[in-house]
Amino acid sequence: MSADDAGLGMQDQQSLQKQTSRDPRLFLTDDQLLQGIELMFFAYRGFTSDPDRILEQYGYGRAHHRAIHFINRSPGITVNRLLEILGVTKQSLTRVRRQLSNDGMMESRIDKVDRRRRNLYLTDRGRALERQLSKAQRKRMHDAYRDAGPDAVRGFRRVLENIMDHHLRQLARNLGED
Amino acid sequence: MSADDAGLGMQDQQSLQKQTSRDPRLFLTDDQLLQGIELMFFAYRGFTSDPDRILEQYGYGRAHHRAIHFINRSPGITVNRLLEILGVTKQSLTRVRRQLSNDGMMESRIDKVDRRRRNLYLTDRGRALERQLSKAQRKRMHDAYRDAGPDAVRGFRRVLENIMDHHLRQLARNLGED
DNA sequence: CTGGCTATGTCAACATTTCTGACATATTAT
DNA sequence: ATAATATGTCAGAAATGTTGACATAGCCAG
Repeated sequence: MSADDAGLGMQDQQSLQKQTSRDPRLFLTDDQLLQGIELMFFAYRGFTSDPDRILEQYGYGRAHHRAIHFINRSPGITVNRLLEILGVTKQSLTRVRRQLSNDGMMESRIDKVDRRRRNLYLTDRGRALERQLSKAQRKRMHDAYRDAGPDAVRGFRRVLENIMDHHLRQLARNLGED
Repeated sequence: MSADDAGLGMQDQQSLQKQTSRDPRLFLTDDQLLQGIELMFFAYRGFTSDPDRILEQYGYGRAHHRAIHFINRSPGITVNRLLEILGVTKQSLTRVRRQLSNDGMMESRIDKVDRRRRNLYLTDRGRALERQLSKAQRKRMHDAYRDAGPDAVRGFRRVLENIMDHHLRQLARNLGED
């Protein structure tokens, strides 16, 4: 720990609380921010719990789920692009892809324009698994949206987008455009 | 994969889309729900990236961060309670606690009422680390809240609370009351 | 067409985090 | 006294991730 960091907590806290006095509705006190942080933690836990139970039955983990999700979202995605999105090493993804390919969940075809590239696709079997995995999450999201109402959903999306890193926001945006 | 699951995706999708026709502003189409799922994924990534960099310097991981966070949030919390909140095994938490204790970040004292229990506290050093860790997250949350506005923040919190499991919601509520 | 860059695949070794299972100890509750 | 609770600890395994090194194939510019 560098000496610079030791005393910064208090200073920071005070600067945040100053902001608060400008608009108390903004939830900007230190304690409210910590609550938001916890909210993210617990919600993410609940959010991944359903798929985790299903994945277990296939001997897969979250890494497989993420690969399946994004290949389904962008059929024909290249390996490098998927690596960017997932933020893991090539070797790590290779292991996952090998398992999924062996199990007949996905396949890679050589790109017609650039023959160095591989385009990744889910098989029918893979798509079925994706549906099964996302079913619980979609239901959870569906119910949460429905109970919260349209305004809350817009707020939810807005804040989450703000929380993301800039480059992740770019990646997320480009997903629809592939 | 059981035969039952294979065909359910379509059925489910259709039932969700029926809901949509009731109120198109609710973001309940299958694609919009998938986008929400991705939003959670990317936001959580961004959300943990700052602390991750700091933790690395100490040789700690996210498990340490979570322990530090919740001990700071509920000073004197017992081991079992912390286990419930974190959702990990005793052995897993023990390793983390051992490191943090050895490094002088936390200490456990025997509970005065029930001498089987250990009450966990952060040391000054541990609290300083907590401030450093949460500083980046608080700033991120702060900026996200500020840019989104109070209504959006309420929506964000509302949807996230809906996403959580019931029992997690209980745990989160009880945090303030300890 | 040659040399350099890009996209991918693969092997090996290792670190981290988590898990399960088994067992031990101290303390409290019935 | 016995059972249940809270905690600690050891051993082994699995999943996921890393780094480093090297190989192949294909694109592209000079």
